[in-house]
Amino acid sequence: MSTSDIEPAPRPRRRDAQERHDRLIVAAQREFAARGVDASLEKIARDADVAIGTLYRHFPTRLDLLLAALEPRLREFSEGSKKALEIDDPWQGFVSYLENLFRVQAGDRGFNDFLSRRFPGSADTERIHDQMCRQIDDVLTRAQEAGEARADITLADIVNLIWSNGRMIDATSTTAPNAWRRQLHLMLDAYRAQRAHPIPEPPMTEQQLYDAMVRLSTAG
Amino acid sequence: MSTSDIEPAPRPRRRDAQERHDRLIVAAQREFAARGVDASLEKIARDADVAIGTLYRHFPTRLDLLLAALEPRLREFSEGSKKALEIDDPWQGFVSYLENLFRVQAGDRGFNDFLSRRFPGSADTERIHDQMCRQIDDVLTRAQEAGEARADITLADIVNLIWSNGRMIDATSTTAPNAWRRQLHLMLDAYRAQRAHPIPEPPMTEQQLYDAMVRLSTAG
DNA sequence: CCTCAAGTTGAGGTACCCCTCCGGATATTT
DNA sequence: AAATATCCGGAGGGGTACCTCAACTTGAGG
Repeated sequence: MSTSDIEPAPRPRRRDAQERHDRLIVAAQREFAARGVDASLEKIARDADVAIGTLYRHFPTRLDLLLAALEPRLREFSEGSKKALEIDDPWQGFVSYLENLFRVQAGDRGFNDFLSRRFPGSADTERIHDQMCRQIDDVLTRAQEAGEARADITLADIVNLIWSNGRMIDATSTTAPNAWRRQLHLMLDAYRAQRAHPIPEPPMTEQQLYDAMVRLSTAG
Repeated sequence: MSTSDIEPAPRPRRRDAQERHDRLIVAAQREFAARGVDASLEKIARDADVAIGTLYRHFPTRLDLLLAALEPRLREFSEGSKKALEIDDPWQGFVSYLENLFRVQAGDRGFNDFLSRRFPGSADTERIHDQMCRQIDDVLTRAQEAGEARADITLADIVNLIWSNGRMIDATSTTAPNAWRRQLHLMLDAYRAQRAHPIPEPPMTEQQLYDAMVRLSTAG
């Protein structure tokens, strides 16, 4: 192993290639945002005024393109999360975290889909999902320990909430783009600790949750 | 207009035709239940061991076949609804109505899809949907007038709940087939009158609701 | 200006799906 | 047994999408 093997002279990308790369991302952002993760790659290529072969050269898999397109959303989400995590009041932190998540989710069907599917085999996406789960677990636990959130709910319940929100957004994004906020706050009432009623069903296990998300990626 | 115009000698269906008709319905039930309203008609024909042309002869449109396949579900739902509507206690009636609805919804993806889409132009389906909306409105109003359900929710909120449930079912039907009950009862806590918090968003109007459902049938 | 690695193109293979049409098969009636 | 309305099969036209690859083009270093 010589040093030249480790650093194989990475000549910079050609300018025209860079341009096409950028155009592809722009088109992909528009298309994924409007039609979700299953948007047509051929249409994205057409919109970007680029041949389909070029799309595949730059982004060998759909997931590669999706992640490139979603990058700003992930950043936006991440910044909002950070703010929410810094809030002192446990209940407010919990609420802010979810409001931020739902807001970003409502603005991008690609992100929306991305949230409720797991892509086994992609370390990148698994990492993102795992981090989100950890954060949700944190804000939830903190709200529970403060006695603000009911003690009998778990991460799985919040994930269900995210799925539900996703469906609402699919239905209402063009006709009632803020409808999700109402649903969220109705739900939050149920999550407050006082006056909680018993629930006739245990929460999903982590395994069930994971399987369900994987299923959303595969099942037609 | 002679009587012969009104009664144009309706010779009964041929026996072989009846058989194929029945096989098609069986296959359609299986397929719609498993894959939802957008199941492949060609696969249904293959499963029924019938040529695609024959399928179209018996059921000129997808909706014709869907309604025929869904008939037992609709009946099952209707019977459960009737029982719920007879319950004296307003809150229990409300809960029972939703539990019945969600249970049927959880058992059939075709019915699940059917619930959250409207098919403008089909008097049949519009009637079914309208009747359901009226019933929901009834049980809800009764629970509200009894002071059991919070006064600031509307039909649209329940429909959102149905959509949400639909998403949960898509995700969990194979991995946690009873998960919907938990989500429902969590939600019901939010719907109880006592200790309701203000919601930062008005309910959807009827028009918004209708548009959203129509959109689910068309938008990809 | 020349060279050539890097990049591009788009036809073409595969696989679905929807829906129509008409020659041929068949159950039923007479 | 013949007549015939009814019914059936399935090829075929039209569409969309995924992905590959061989032939061509071009930017950039020398």
